[in-house]
Amino acid sequence: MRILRQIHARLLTHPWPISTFSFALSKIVGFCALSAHGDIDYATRVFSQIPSPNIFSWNSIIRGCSQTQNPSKEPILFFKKLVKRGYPKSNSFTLAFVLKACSIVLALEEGRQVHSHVMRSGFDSSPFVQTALVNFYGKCEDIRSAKKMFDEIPDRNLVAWTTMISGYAKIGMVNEALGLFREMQKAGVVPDEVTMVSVISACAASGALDVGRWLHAYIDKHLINTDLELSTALVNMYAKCGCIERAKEVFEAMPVKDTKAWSSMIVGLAIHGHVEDVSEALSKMEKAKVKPNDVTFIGVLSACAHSGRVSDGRKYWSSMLESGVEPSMEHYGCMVDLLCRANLVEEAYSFVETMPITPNPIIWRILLVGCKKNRNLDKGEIVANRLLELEPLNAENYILLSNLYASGSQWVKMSHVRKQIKDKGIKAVPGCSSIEVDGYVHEFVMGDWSHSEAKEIREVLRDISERVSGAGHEPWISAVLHDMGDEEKESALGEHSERLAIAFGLLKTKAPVVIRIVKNLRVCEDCHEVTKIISKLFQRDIIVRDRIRFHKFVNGSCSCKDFW
DNA sequence: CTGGCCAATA
Repeated sequence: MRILRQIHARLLTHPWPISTFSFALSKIVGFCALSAHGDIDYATRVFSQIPSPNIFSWNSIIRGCSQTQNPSKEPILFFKKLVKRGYPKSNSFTLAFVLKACSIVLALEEGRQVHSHVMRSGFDSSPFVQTALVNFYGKCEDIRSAKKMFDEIPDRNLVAWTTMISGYAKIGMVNEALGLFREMQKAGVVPDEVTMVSVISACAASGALDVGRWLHAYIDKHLINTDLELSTALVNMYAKCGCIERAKEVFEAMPVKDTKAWSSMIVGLAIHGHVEDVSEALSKMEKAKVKPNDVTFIGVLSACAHSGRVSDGRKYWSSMLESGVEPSMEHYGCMVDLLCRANLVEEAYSFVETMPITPNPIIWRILLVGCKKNRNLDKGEIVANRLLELEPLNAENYILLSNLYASGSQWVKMSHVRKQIKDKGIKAVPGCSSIEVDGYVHEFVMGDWSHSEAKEIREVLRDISERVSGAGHEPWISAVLHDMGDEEKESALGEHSERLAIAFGLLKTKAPVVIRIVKNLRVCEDCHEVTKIISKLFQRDIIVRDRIRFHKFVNGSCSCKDFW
């Protein structure tokens, strides 16, 4: 940057031919934008000094200001200015850069306008622009448009395939991501480490351990360069698929570990409830002179919260502040959770009151869960009011409030809340559990019997329910929302999505294969109890990853020690 | 004169 500034000064103090002057300034803009120590404000100032910037200068400034750590719509504004002026004419570089900018700030509307610009200007046949469009729609989670763009590409290269795969991976469409990966190979396109990162992330998201293992073997067999990103993706995949030991092995073998690698490992240990290992990893990380960041502390604090380690949590909170990490909403969430789980609801409430940032619905919801657990009706009502003000259409909030009243035997108030749900016509997010069998991820939604083997699953479920009640279990029916008779409530519990997935697992696999389930919500208490019993009666290890953490059910007990 | 795809988050 220093040398660049010197050259800049020279340019300004000497009389150069105008074309040389413009060219040189454009180069400076390009360098500023590109270099790691780039200064985009400086680049912008230099850009404004160029008498008649050519397309290269415009491209440089558009690309440059989309690469800052605080993304903004600035590059899009530059593009708009360029289009308005009508000169110089934009080229394929311009369009690819501005699409990239739109994908970073998720500017769907602006991106669509750029898309129509692409069509008008005839750059729709540029492979770079095509890929940029696929990426843009993928990042904005408009997967149909992304796929449409992708399908329209006549000859898809590695980057185009990888872009589409990562689009699917991002929104958790694993089967589609993996299907495309196979299709890509059939088309004779050889995947590289970037492709592998995307498919492996898809496995992590869906808990597809077998496919993940297969991909890892593929990487080794085809000598794909296992760089920092790919190793991190593998650590994350093994951790999210329930193989924390394997995750550790991959992590230990990494020659270089950055903040993201350490954070992945720490978050992985945290969701497995290995709180001692989390502490150890954090001190090793500091010893290795890798700076923990906001994500690292989310892992550390959530580990403390989930294991009830209040004093450790407080200790890490102060060390986080000392290390200069600005606490974000997530960190406050962890602390509120930490205090609530330790039954310090009043303290959690004052903690929220004194937060320097305005609490979001998630914070209030954690508090409400805490109030429910502690049967603190007075605080609970206050908290629920705040929450419902902010999020009047989220069924989960009403369910929590209803459960709060149920916990305090306030039946009139409870039925009033349930009536509100009905009157407002709001629907709860349905529970959804998935299980990987033979390289395919099967999804089960609560009470949904559309699976092709529904009949067989129903039989397994009946068998389960008979044997479980034979073992003396009585369904804990107050977890059921709807106004229905006890018998109905019992069968509703029996149709919770994880039960369907477990039944399918029992049907399709044999011991000693572990049944691995991924669930989008938290497991209810009855399902938790029943799964423990199943693990004993059927002598099958069952691993459930819920929205928060892992539960390993072995021979009648769970790794979370019933604290979750 | 420049270029498209990738890792961790309550």
